Amino acid sequence: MRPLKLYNSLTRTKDVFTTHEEGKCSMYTCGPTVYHFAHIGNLRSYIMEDVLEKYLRYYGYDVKRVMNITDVGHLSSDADEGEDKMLKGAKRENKSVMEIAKFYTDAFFSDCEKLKIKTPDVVEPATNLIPEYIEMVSRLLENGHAYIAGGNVYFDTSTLEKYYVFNDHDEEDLKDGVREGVELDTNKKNKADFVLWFTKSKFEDQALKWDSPWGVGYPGWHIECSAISIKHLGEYLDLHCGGIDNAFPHHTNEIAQSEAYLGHDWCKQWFHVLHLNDETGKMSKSKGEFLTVSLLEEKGYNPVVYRFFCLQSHYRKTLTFSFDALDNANVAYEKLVKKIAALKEDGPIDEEAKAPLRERFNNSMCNDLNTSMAITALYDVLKAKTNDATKLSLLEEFDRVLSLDLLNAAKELKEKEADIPQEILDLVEERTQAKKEKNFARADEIRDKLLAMGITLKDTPQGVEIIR
RNA sequence: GGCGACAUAGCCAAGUGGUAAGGCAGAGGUCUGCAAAACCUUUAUUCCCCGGUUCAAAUCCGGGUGUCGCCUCCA
Repeated sequence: MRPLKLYNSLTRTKDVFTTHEEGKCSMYTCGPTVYHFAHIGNLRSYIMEDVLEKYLRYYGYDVKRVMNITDVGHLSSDADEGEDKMLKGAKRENKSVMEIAKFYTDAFFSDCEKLKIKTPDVVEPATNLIPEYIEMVSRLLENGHAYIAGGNVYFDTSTLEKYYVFNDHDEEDLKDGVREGVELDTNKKNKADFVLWFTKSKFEDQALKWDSPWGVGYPGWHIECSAISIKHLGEYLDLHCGGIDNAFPHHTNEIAQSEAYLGHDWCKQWFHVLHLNDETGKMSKSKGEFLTVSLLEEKGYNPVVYRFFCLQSHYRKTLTFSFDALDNANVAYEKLVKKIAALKEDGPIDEEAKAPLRERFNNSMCNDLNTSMAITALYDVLKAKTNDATKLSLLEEFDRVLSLDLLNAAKELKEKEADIPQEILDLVEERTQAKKEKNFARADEIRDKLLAMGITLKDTPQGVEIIR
């Protein structure tokens, strides 16, 4: 098989994908912070990561994928002064922090299911691994990569040869107070140092605290991903995924603390998905319309259409969302499904005819996950000069990776069309008779009546087709 | 202020040195009593601008312009 090339944020080039152990791939994905519903911008990343995981499996890798659930530790909030997000969610809804976490974790996976996103092999809530964080922080203190100041444990970035792995930042150039309400922490030795364990913070209303060698407190913002990944995937991670905004500081800090803890390189390949913007810029929970999967459903969209919309674009390009663009995707998706529904199981599968079509699909996916071209490959299959059974077989194969629910949607469409009540069949028959007698007024009257019931009639050379 | 990404038709979007994929919308046609659907055909002399390299540039280089993101909550 051709080499699989993926853009690597660390090298800033398209690299041939390799893994630490041949044939196996350990994959880590930064999961959601479960204090509110995920918006469709968040979910773009999970859709693209899902396609990546499925393609790695299709390619032949034995993938083990791990995701965290951030149910603790993220300070601050969208608008007001710093307060734990979980706590804020709990206050807003009069529920305990853990009830909130459970509720939004379930909501997240429900959204994923609707978008045909596979649940990772391991899903680990951050609060499950407190002893692991303590162990990790202890070792960082022992080996001199961390220090205690003002009651908190900090990572000392000056102990690293290279800290800014994803950008060539000059430390002096980092702007302070880019966000309102963020104050400089005077305990830090270096500007980029970050907290590994809090016992003292200006946010004393943390709901969840644990005992530690440094006092009662809670873990810093980045330690969970390092610890969860190392626990489940070992000391060598093959692929780390997340949204581009996590590249700095979150992923930069993960690398710093993981490599300082392990004493060797940790993860060589980083996959970052760019943002979904709306027409005003970056999509966020705090401004504009809060776009969720549920909202799309309320507006009558099949969530899979949003997945189709995402796959028509490339993961390393910002994508602008608008309902016009989604409508476009919706029509295209329905037409695609309709074409597939018209295919019949008409004989033996022609393996020879499959090869060049499969090649186009693989060439696209191996070229940095070019899903837009992979969708074009679906159209190529439909247009190909081969029998329907061969086409169906290929579409099923490609859709194992793309997960656009194509065959299933086509099947449902067929069933819906096959299952027509007798009274409607009678009306259609009456219209056919009226047409024969050239009574077009009556024929049109029946057609309009059926249209009002949501049924469209098409006259084809083979007879009347009934569409609901 | 620093760092980074992006700019292709009415819209979405591929293309990464060899003469502009695909989808949506539009136009024309076949079919039809009409319509819808389906099918066929068609739609960028040119890829933000200005230079340069090359036999050859949307693609590489330099300089602009514009849009967006990150700079310790954010996917």
